[in-house]
Amino acid sequence: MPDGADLPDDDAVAVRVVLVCRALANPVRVRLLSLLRAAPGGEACVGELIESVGVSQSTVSHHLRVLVDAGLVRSARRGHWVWYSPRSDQLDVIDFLLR
Amino acid sequence: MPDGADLPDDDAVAVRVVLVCRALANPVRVRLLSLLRAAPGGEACVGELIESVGVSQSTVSHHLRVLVDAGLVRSARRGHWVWYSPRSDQLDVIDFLLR
DNA sequence: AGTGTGGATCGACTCTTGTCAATCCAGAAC
DNA sequence: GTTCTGGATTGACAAGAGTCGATCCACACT
Repeated sequence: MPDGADLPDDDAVAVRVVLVCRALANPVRVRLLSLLRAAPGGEACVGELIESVGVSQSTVSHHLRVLVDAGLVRSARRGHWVWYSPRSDQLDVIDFLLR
Repeated sequence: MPDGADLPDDDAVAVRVVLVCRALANPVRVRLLSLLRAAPGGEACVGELIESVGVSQSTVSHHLRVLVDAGLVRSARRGHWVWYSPRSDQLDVIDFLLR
C-alpha cells in the first residue's frame, strides 16, 4: 500500500475531535448540552431552552443546529414542538467532558 | 444558600470544557498535540513540529501558545531549544479525546 | 563585544463565528 | 380556507481566529 497521503486512521480521529470540540468551544452550546442532559426525559423543546440561556430565539436555533451537525444532539418534531436530546451513542463523550 | 447568579459548580465545568475544546477545535492543534503525545520521551522541540505540520514557524508558535494557555501542554527551555510536552495532569482528557 | 540560530511577538490581512431583527415555514386550532 | 404559535432560515454586522512575513528576543559560540 502506498504511503498514505490519503488520511488513514489518525486523521479520522483528528477530524472527529475537531468536529466535537468545535461544537463545544462555545459557552452557549455547552450550556445547551448541559441543559439537555439534565432535562427530564433527557429532552427539551426549544422554548424552554431559550428562557434558560438568555440569547435570542434565532441564536439558540443556530447553536442547536451546530450541535446536531456535530452529531452530539438529535432533534425530533412531535406535534407542534421540536424536541432536542443528546444522542445516546455520544453520551460517553458528553458525560466525560461535562463530568 | 442563595440562588447562584455567581457561577457555582456547573459553570466552572462549562468554563473548563470551553477552554479545552476551544484549544482542540483546530486541526493543526490536534495534530500538534497528537505529535507531542507520540513523541519519544513525550516531548518535542518546535523545529520538529514545524516540519510535521506544514505551516509557518510563527503559526506553529501561535498554536503552541494556545495549547499552553489552555493548560494542555507545557513548555520548557533547555539550552537552545524549547521543548513542549503534554501536561501529565491532563493526560486523561487528552487520551480520551485522541483515543 | 559580534554572529548565528531556534522561537516568540508583531502587524496586517482574510476567513469564520456569534449575534440580532426580520422573515419564512410547519402544525394546530379555528 | 385563515390565524396563531413554535422554530428555522436569511441577511447584515461586529468580533474573533488562522495565517503569513517581518521583526525581535534569548541563548550558544567565537
